[in-house]
Amino acid sequence: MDKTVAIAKALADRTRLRVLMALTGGELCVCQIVELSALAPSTVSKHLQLLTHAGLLAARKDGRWIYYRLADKGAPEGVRGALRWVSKCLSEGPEAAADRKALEKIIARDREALCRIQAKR
Amino acid sequence: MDKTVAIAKALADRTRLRVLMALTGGELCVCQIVELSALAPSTVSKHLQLLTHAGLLAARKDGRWIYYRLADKGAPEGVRGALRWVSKCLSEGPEAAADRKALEKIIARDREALCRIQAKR
DNA sequence: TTGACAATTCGTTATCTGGCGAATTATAGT
DNA sequence: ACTATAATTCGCCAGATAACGAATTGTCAA
Repeated sequence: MDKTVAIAKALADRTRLRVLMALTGGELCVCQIVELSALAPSTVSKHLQLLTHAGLLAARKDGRWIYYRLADKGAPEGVRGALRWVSKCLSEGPEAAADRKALEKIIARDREALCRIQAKR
Repeated sequence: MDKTVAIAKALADRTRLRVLMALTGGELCVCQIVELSALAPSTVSKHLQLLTHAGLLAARKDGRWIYYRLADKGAPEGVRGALRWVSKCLSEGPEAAADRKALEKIIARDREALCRIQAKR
């Protein structure tokens, strides 16, 4: 029950849902998620921690960069089901389409350039 | 997207998940839900409003009593999917079993007696 | 080893949320 | 009509949460 509540709480935020949808296209670096969300890095980090603790995300460290991805097949059924639900609900919506488009441009850019921009804020 | 966030927020609370699980056995009167949750009627009412506005519940009025039930087949897929997820996650757990047992006794009791008890608090 | 820098953690603030009791609304029975 | 009462709405309070900037951590490259 606690697990289920934690998952539901993790889903109960617009920003976090957007992050989950963004990650359906594959793993992303934190700075890319920061750029997409237009929030402070510290804020994004907190969201990512929350999603990770709920079991919805996994992280991979590559040097100074950390990549997040959706929980994979090995995850508990509750987690997988939640991710399926989110995907089903949001994949068709206009917001998801806009984010996909924005993400394309972000991915095309250099990660280092992204971080430099973010550091200036 | 707003709909999806509203649904997720509605699920992001222990009490509300318990209510949803309780209603998988069929409709219940408010006073029965109050008894199960052991919360103040006003608090329960707020939870029921929130769940209803998210589309997860429907209400039926019968005289002074109001019965709540889970959203039916006609509900949007997002709602149906959420209810399936909750059911799948919680139906096997010990908390759900305990609530089922408690509900049996509550349903066996007279509704009027329940309300009289609750009024005294 | 030192400097740069991606990301996280910490500390603070404003807002949201869950809880209660009191007041209100609506319905049944007298 | 009047009273009792099931449920909701209102007003309030305590605790949770989302946001930020500053300080910290850990890693790469001079």
